[in-house]
Amino acid sequence: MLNNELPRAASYRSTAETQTRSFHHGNLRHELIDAALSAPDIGGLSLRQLAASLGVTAAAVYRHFDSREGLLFEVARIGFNRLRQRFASAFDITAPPSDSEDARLRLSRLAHAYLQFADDEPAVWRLIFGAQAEAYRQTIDSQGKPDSYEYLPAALLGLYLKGLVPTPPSERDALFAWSAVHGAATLRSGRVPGALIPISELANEVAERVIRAMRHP
Amino acid sequence: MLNNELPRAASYRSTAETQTRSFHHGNLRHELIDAALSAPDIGGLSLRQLAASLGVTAAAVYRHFDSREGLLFEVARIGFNRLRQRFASAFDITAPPSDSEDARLRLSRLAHAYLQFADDEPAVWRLIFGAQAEAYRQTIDSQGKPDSYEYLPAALLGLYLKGLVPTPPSERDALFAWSAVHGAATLRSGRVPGALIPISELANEVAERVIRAMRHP
DNA sequence: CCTTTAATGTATACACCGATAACATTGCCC
DNA sequence: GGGCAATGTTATCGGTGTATACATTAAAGG
Repeated sequence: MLNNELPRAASYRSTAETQTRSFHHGNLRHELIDAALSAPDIGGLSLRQLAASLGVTAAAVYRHFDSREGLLFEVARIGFNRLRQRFASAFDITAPPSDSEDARLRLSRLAHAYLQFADDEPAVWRLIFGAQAEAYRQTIDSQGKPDSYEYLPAALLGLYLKGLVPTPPSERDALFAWSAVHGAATLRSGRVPGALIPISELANEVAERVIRAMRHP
Repeated sequence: MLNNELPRAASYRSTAETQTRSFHHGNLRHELIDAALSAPDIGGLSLRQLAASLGVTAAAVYRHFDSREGLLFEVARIGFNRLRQRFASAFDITAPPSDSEDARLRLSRLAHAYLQFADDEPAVWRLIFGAQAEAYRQTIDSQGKPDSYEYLPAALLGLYLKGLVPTPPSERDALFAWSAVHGAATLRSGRVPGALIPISELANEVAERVIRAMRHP
């Protein structure tokens, strides 16, 4: 085909259409990932359907990924990065909290980010924290930025620095806080009735109780 | 069937062997469930392999279940019953705690049961609390016995009755406690490094912190 | 500009999967 | 014992992931 006028990189439809395109797709790898990220059930998606939805044969996928699992690993990696970005938006990890209210807010906003992510991208959430969580966790790539796992300890440390809890946070404190937040997100994601309250409310609730749990008797 | 265990004549081998058998297997439904319960990845098992492991054709499965999903639903139902039985072993829900130490122990033992279940039967755990948790939750069949969801509120009420917490437990209290325990089990099941401490230790830790979180500031 | 070459698509085939339909065998009840 | 319902088997279908061989094209170099 000498029809070369269409810019190859960005302007193609994501869905298979009657529109002719050159032999080379031009952006297949990216669009495969993109389509997978938008799938309602990422872990259960079919390579052939995915490829067909982009107007391409299933075998073409193998020019960009070793296997179906390889694609899912890449999707998981991006999913973790998205979560980390939400953590980064929750608060600036490089600066200490301004006051005790800010310290409180940081933890609450972190919980909120966790819950909102599960709500906004349930398929990605289920992928990275589902049955294969252990495997996908190894795809985390922080690229020099603060690691996802640093935010929670930082938030807890902020509580201590502003006098909200009497002792510096231990690893156990972080584990418990993480458990509580992750559990809340999981129950909400699983539509457990009691957990279906507004996210901000649930985030505050969890944060407040985590703080209380760190105060000694 | 009165029991969720599989009490039928146990004389058949579970694995396909050269041993001759009559045309009729005799116990196929139970052995299918049993084999599925023992599979390392229940949600991902193959009907054909499962049938073959019992020396039977794949089509035979459809004499006992509508579909693969139908089998998984039955497995999930039994899984929930097993979890409930562990809760029942944790404490007698019909009797109040004897003293404050007993009330404390009840919560800890409940958390322990949760964690131990995830540890003992990870595949069942992942099935019933995995991506399809919402669907499988509907298979819960309490058969007149106390429902699984009653144990946690009962344990929290026991704390109040023995003066360990100042107010009667609210639904929010129960939700938070459940979140913390479920989150801890999930992280441990996912081999998150910090969560790989002895179960009894983790159970005590979580229980103690849940109690602390219920004390008002 | 033209040739070469690597990148990236297609066509085809294979083994496996869940599911259905038609047929075979057998235990059980009258 | 005869018939029937239960429960196996065989054959087949469409769908899936994947490997291999081939086709097309963009890009690089003289």
